[in-house]
Amino acid sequence: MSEPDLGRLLLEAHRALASELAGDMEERGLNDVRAGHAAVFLHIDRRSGTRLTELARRARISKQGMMLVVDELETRGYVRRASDPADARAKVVKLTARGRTVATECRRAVQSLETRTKRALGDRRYDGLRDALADIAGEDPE
Amino acid sequence: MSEPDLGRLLLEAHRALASELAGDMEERGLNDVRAGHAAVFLHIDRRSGTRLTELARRARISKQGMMLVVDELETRGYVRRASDPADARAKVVKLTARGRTVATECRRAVQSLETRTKRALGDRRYDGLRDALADIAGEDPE
DNA sequence: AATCGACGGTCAATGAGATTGACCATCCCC
DNA sequence: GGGGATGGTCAATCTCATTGACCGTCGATT
Repeated sequence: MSEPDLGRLLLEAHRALASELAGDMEERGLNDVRAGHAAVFLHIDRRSGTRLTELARRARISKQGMMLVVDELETRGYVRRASDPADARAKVVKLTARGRTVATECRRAVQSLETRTKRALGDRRYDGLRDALADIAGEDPE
Repeated sequence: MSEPDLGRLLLEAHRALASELAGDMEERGLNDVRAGHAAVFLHIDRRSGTRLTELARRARISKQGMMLVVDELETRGYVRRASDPADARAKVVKLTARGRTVATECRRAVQSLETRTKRALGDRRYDGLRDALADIAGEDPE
């Protein structure tokens, strides 16, 4: 049996990355932004804003999950919910002025982390990793 | 910017694997055994039992985390805590008769999942994956 | 032998990442 | 204009893990 099982390895790699991202964010002065918040900053339309459901779809989490994240971001003043004139059911999540700045930093932090990881592993291994992960995450029926 | 960020991919791969393992376990009649419980079954000495701290070390989680897992397993009657004659502070976690059976099934399930994954990815990509993950996770015990 | 730091186990609180189920209002197609 | 799909929300829960604080025992050093 191979040492740590694959699941464990996956989890540890995830945590390692998350904690490194958190460190990066803090260095950029984003001390109240969690890794999970990046899901919004990475996927929201900077100018026009994006609907919560659409955000959830892009980030690949449930809409309820996205709710929580948006709630927190709204409390912190980084986004606000505006009603959508085109659809009375819908609300558009929009970045505030502060939010726009933070979004930029956040995107840079994520980008920088991926770049560093890619450099550390080497292009070939990095690509192979993404590829293998996508396979496991997506194409594992029973 | 690459599609889902690496962290997301890691998380999704982990969940996919975990849920598949859960399915396997259930098929084997282990419907009250979670993926996390495998940490014990995979690392405990079948005959002599193992100390909680040692289990935690092997599974690479905190001793408090291992406490919870052992608590649950004890409630379910799969392990029991016996005091260690060699050290009055210590307790030895031992498999019960039922626990031994479950441990066997559990090891098989994990083994089978890894084998299937390895087959699905191919040896080279599987090895590359483990290697890259270990790198990211920062395999050194600090 | 007494001391004192390290270790083993426990309790309590918390965090981060998610989920499912249930609801209601609105939308849009037929 | 009915009725199923969609958008948002509330509430409850799950899993994997953490840190901090404590207490009793161990054992190496005086």
